[in-house]
Parts: sequence; C-alpha cells; structure tokens
Amino acid sequence: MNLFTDIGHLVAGAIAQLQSKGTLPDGLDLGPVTVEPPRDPLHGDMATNAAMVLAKPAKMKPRDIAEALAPLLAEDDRITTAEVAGPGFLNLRLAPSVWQDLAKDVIAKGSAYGRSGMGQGKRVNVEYVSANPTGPMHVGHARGAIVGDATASLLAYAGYDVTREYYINDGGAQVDVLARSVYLRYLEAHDLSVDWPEGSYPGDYLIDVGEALKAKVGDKYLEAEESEWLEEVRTFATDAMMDLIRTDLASLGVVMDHFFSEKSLYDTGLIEKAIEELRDKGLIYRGTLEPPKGKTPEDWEPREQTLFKSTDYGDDVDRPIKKSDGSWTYFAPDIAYHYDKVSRGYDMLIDIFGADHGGYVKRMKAAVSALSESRVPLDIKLIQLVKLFKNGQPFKMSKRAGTFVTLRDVVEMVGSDAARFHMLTRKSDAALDFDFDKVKEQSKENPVFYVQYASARISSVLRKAAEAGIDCTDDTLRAADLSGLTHDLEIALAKKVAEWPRLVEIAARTHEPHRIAFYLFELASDLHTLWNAGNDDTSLRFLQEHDPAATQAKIALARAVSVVISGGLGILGVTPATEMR
RNA sequence: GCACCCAUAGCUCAGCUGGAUAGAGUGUCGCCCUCCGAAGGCGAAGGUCGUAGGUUCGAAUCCUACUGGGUGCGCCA
Repeated sequence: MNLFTDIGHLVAGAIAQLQSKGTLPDGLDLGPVTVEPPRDPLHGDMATNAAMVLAKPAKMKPRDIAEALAPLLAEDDRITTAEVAGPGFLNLRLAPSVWQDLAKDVIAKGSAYGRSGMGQGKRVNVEYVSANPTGPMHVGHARGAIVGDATASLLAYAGYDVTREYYINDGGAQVDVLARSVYLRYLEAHDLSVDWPEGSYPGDYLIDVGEALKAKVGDKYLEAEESEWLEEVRTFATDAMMDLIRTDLASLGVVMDHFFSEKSLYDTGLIEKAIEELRDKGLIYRGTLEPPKGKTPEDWEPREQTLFKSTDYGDDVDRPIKKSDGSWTYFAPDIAYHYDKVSRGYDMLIDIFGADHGGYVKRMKAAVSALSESRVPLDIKLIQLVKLFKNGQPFKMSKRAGTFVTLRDVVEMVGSDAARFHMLTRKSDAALDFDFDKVKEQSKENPVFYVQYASARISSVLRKAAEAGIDCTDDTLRAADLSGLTHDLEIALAKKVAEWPRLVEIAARTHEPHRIAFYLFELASDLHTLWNAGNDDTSLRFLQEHDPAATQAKIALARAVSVVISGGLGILGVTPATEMR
C-alpha cells in the first residue's frame, strides 16, 4: 500500500477518461507523470505534474489539461480539493480521514508496511567487503560492510531476491606472503627465533595461527622446503583469516550468503572459459598500449600484451589480462568471477568497492556488458574513506604507533547499532567523519540516539497505557476510531508515515540506504515535536488517562510510527530501542 | 596529461526519473524551561547551490568549458 501510487492510479484513470472522451489523444506515455509531496505544504498534500508533461505530446496548454483533470479527480472521496497552480501543477488536498485511517492500515500490515513489489522477485547479487584474507578488518572495511549489508536488506525489502556475497582474494601473491608469515609464527611456536623480512605480516594476530598450525602438523615442516609446505600453510592460514573475518562481520550483524574463492577460478579453469567467451566475441587481441600521458613510469617500455577491448564498452583504454610472464593479471579472475555471477542467472549485479578502486569501474562494467550481452546491469558503489575523530580531534591510524583501529575496536567502543546507523548517515560516495564521542552522545545531535529515543518513547507510552488499563493491542488499535486526530502535528506525523513506502522505492531504485537513515530522523523528529507539544497542551498527550477512546486513537498513530521505525531500522540492521538507559 | 568522485547556510550535511519561495542539525541572536512527558522547547537571522555558458515552460539536479579538493592510471592484488 502506497498512498502516492494509489493517487497516481487515480490520475491515470482520469487521463484515460479524458482520452475516451477525446479531450486528450490516445497513446500518451504516462511514464513521466509523477505524484509527489509538494515542497511547500501550502500547495496541498500531493501534487502531480501530469498536465505539464503531457502538454507537449498532447499539443495542448498545460493549464487546459489541468483544468480538465481537476474536476475528475475531485470526484474521488479521498480528495477534497484539486487546484491548478503555477505553470500547470495540479495540487491535491486529501480528506483528513485518509491520513487518520492510514495508521490503522499500517498497524494491520505491520512489518509488511513499506515493503514493495518493485523488485518483482528479480535476482540481485550484492558483493561487498571482499577484504583480503590477510588480517583483521579495519574501520574502513566496516563502512563497506555496513553499506553493502544495508543495500542488500533494502533491496530485499523492495521485493528483490538478494544474495549477499563475499569475494575472497585468495589467489594472489599476498596470500603467499600470509602463508610465509604464518610459517614464521609456526617456527616461533617451536621456540625458534626468526627474522621478519620486509613486506611480511608481523601482526600479533598470526601468533595463534602459528600455534594452531603446530598443533595440527607438529614438527613436520620445521626442516622442510617452502615448496613442500606452502600450499597447505596457505590454505590453513586463509581459512583462519576467513574465520576471523566472519567473526568480525558477525559482530556487526553481517552474515553473508555466499563466499566465492578467487583461487577456485584457477582450479576450475573458469578464467580460460571466460576469456574464451570474450575471444569468441572478438574482444581479445594482442597489442601494445600507449604509455599514460604526463606521467610516464621510469621503466616504461612498449610491450605487446594480451588485451581486452574494453573501449568497445565505454572504457578509456583497453586493459591487459595477462602479465608479460604469461600469468593472469588481477583483472582476469575478476572478469571470470563476474562471468560466473552472470552465468548464475542474476538480473542485476551490485559491487561495493573502496574508493581506491574507482579506476576499475569502467572496465568491470565493460566486462559485464560484454559477457551478458548487456543483459545484466552492474552498479558499482564506491565507498569513500572514514575519517576518525576522538574528542573532536582527528585520529590518525598507524600500525606502528599502535593506533590502528580495527572493525572490532569500533564495535566494542560504540556498539554495532550506533556504528551501523552512523555509517549510513552519509552518501557512500562522500567522506564520512566518525567521532567516537559523538556517536555515543545522547542528544538531538546524534541521529542514532534521536531515532532510538523515539521508538523508546512509543514503547514507554504503550506500557503506560497498559498499566492504566487501556487496551492498546494491535488488534484493538486497528479497529479504533481515529477521527479525533485533527491537530496539525498529528496530521503531519501521519503524512510522514504515508511517505515511507515511497521513500523505500526511491532508496531501492538508487541503491542508497542512507536515505532510510535520513527519513527515520525526520520521522523521529516529527514524533518528538508532537510529544513535546504535549508538555504545554495536555490534550495532545498520547496517554489520556480518563479517555480510553482518545488514547487508543493517539496511540494508534504512535504505534504506526513505531512500525515504520522498526521496519526502517531493520533495513539498516539496527535494533529499535524499547527503553533508554 | 587522462578518467572517476566531490563542491549547497559560519560549520557538518540532506535535497526524489528536472518542478513552485532550496531544507535539517549545529553554531549565532532572542524568549521559555523550579513539579507532572527526562537526556531541552519555541522563534529569528543566515544562500549569486564553486565559476561561466547551454538545453528546457521550468535546472542545485541534465550537457559543455573552467576553478578547487580527493582517488586512480601496463607485468600490485
């Protein structure tokens, strides 16, 4: 249920009537017709641009179309006035009962209110985090994890069939470095002293892994050549790192549906298969790239390589898929991985990357377009960096100084709920300030607190009503008479609730979960405003001790708000508060 | 040199497939808040939407050029 689409259908019906009467020509595209809340409340409750966007194709003046539509719309019970305004807007005012009764519908729908069928069950793969399995995740990974997870939840809420996926970079040189580092810890576990070469991973987190390796293989590899132990240690080490990562993710409430191993691509020959697919399309060739202008690397020399003709699909230059020693570049398994995703039948792919991977966007999109015959859209979201603050002061991360902030540190310091909400209060492509003190602050400045406080207040008033012996169960509330909700603040709150399904669709269409966070803040703000008004005007208080009917009406509205807050926080992966401590 | 992202109130940021007088928080200023619904409330001021063009009935939004900041640019994944 979505009031805006309901009224949109009404507008479409009115247009059809005019067409059958010959006032408007047939065959008009209604796609650009919108029904939305006007920015200025003085313009009514909803406005449609129908007359303006149909003017040109219908070869009529916008105001003439609007004048013809207005009386037809006004016939509907829900609409009290339909006025032509400005260049041809049609401003609609809805009957108070529409807003009042909305609360009952919301309560009846419960957690289904706001869910949308726009996804039509289409299958979407959201790939996120995909941190190298070489150590614990840091705070930057946390943002990617949270944005990816919320995006996945958002799309599921909007009716898509969503898979949450993690690409394990376990096929490259860095996991060999990991294996060698673990081997050194293994030697240490046998009380041998070791030298740590440049570029290894000397972090403490590998000590346990070395011990565990010792427990598993004993002294088998103490005197062995690297070629004998490398593969087993590598597998052992990456498994251990993935356990670590899974645990870290779980502490944020992030649970993946599927982990995909880069290494498996080499083992199964999928890379060759994907490249063959491209070759069949004539997109693979031997050639020599121009050096980048302005900044030629010192050791540049022209070299013939195997290239993917990504320029056919909008990239700036063609991209190498093989190194000069004949092995694959990083891009090749990535092509194969996305080829696999396309082969698995997804209708849409979403990748959540760090901003430092911005240069890969065009080539990945080119590869997916080529491999899917442009059937599968790929949206890549770049996550900008997180700037840490403590007491308002910038907080630099440094491994050496011991100020390296891990994902787990963040969860332990501020909690999963606050971390998640805060990371979603910014567009993902804008840098985010994360101040440990502000995120924990209990004030209006902190949207996490403000939204949770709203849900806590509603829980509180429900408890109080029960104590006062007023029946406020959902079954009772959805049958209540809400015609007493006439105050501007009450109607305004109901209107905000009415916007929820519309907002979900906008956020889902744009793949931007931060819109949910902003909406929830506004909704909470409207609730607090009404609540505060109850301080001066007791008739606005939700709990009217001696008037059960009025209490039920007011609480029905509050309950509808809490339904939306729960649904919205659910998308963000944040638990609604029932009380504040 | 090229590509991508960003630029909106003093500060931090929203702003819908282009829509009417561009919003919020914070800060500033004024008023209120001794107890009941608490971690404040009400109101005011504050803008050439980076600059210059273009498309359009209509542009913060789309296009072009420029300025400033970030990221990246063949055998690193």
